[in-house]
Amino acid sequence: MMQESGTETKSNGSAIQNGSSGGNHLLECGSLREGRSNGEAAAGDVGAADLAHVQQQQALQVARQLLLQQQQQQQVSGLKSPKRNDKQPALQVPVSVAMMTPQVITPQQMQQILQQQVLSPQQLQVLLQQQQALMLQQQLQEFYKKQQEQLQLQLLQQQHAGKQPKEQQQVATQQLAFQQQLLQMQQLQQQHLLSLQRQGLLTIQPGQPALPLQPLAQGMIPTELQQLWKEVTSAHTAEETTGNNHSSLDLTTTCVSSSAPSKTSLIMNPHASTNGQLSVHTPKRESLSHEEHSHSHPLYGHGVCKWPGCEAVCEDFQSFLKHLNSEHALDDRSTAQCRVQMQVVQQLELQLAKDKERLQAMMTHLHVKSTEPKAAPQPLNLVSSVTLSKSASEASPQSLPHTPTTPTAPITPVTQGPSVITTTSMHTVGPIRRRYSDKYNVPISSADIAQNQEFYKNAEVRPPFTYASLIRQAILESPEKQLTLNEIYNWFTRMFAYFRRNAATWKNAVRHNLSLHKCFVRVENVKGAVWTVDEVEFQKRRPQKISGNPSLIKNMQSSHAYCTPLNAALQASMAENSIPLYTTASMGNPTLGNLASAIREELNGAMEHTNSNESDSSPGRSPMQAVHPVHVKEEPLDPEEAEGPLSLVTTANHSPDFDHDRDYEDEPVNEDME
DNA sequence: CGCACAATAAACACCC
DNA sequence: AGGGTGTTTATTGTGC
Repeated sequence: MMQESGTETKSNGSAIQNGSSGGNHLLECGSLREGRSNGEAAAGDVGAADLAHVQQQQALQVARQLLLQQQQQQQVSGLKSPKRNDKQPALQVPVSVAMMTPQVITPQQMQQILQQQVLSPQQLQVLLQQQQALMLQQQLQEFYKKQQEQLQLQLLQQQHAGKQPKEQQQVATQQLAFQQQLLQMQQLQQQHLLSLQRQGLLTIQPGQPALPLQPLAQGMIPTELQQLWKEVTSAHTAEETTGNNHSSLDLTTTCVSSSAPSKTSLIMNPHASTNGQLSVHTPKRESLSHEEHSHSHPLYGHGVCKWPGCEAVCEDFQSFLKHLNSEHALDDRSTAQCRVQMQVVQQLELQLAKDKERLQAMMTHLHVKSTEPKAAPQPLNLVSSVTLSKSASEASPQSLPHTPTTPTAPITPVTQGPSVITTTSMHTVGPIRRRYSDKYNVPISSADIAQNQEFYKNAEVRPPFTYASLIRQAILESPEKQLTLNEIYNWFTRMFAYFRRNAATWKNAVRHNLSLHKCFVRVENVKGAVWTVDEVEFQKRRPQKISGNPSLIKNMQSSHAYCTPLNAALQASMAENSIPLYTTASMGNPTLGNLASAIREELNGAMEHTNSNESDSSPGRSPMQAVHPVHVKEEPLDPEEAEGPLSLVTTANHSPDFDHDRDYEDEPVNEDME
């Protein structure tokens, strides 16, 4: 009887218990927010600029390298072939270098971005990548244009002056042709970008190339890389038969979209492989030999060849070796691929170095003691610390005082970090009773979840959200805003790799939370019982802790944002290694869109919230969140505002891979657990 | 140090 | 009888 009326049951029983239940819990009482409409662009822009700033130089470097390589190649070829004139190349060099400088993002924009720092790490990364890609594109365009102009001028002069040696004319013609090809490549790139935009992967605003937040950036990387690889492969194949043009074009296209100069380099050199090999080759050979040595790894795993873009299935190691020798022998294609990989690695290293520097500077500036300790212990901490620092920097000075708390060990960071790194190996940790330290996690914003959706799906990282938040999220995501217990379980397993283990533990926790918290109402149904969320109750809770200072809230938001990105980054790397595709693919959209909106919401909401804070009206942020920032965890700042949005995101993102929801719940869980 | 909160564990009850 | 569901209690870790 009691059971039938869910509400009753709860009110009677649960409230009673420890007393804790009755009060407000930190729970996530998130609120529904909807303020995503505005501000997105701005936020995104800011972040982008910031990133751009750091990485612009990297991109420039890469671009320069590429250009130089190209030039070298040209020169080389020129030397070999009587057709070429040395004069022209000489002129070109300076031009190219000079051209590199143009900035996609204006200093002003950068400043704005830096000041506001609204963006999350993910966003920043995306922005950076975009920036890089864009910058490269722009630079290349400019470079080529200039070259073209020069050539034209030369041609004109030649014509004017009279007849010149045929050689020169030929050279000029060739160069023109070459440039035209380059231009075509650029066009293709642009088209690619456009298509991406259409697909929703990219959001580039016409007016502001630099600003565009891209959803993809992060997500794109892996996918793009793979595509790139594949294209390279195919391109080269084609190249062999046809010619350089094709391959180069394709490559370019891909490269641009993805981001990186590194890719560009590939593109640039495809045909150069012959010439360029000299320098490039070494690494490649090394890698090859490496492969031979190491039986286990790098290129072989799970019965699949891990050579970029290959994915060939190899029954055993022997067959793999065979495959490796036959398919990935020392040829142009492999060389080019190695080159790409090198570039990628370089890029990453550069980025890492820069980010480290930045972190240091931030920490120094903020005198953050707390962060320090963290960083030391765990590798990942870098991320977290970074996040922190960033957020801190963002936060107004006032907030800082509070921030000190940050040191707390952010559960999230910890969990995530390790998880990310060891994801595969570490899962074991899960079962253990550790609660993520952050109590504050409480409120989850749908956006948060959505942002890292792919990440959590694939990585067995404990989500930084409370059970209550997650349950609420699950229920709100459902079309009817109600779920059976089993459906809730399914949602957990589907959305979080972490919950594919230790089923007994977390399922018990879910049930416990459902019963304990007033905000969850059990409703008798024909089939049985379903659980719904009482938003009012939900809201009641959050006020508690966060009595917040606006500054805190702000900090939280910022920190939060940063954390997320980090995850994304990790994810990206992870994706590359093992779980390449879907991560990327699915992530792109949600991440960006959500991030942007989420961030804005948070920001906007935070401020507002402060005012109306406790009032029910603003479901958005929970005070808790505000607190969180300090901790640096990635907690979800938002109060779940978003259930709506979240659900949208979530659903939208679905990667085919994960559709087999139920599969997890029972199977994996059982396996692991019991 | 104590409080509040959340996670975890477990016992128990009920129902199918 | 056994599993799923729901409730309740106790313990523990963490942040403030």
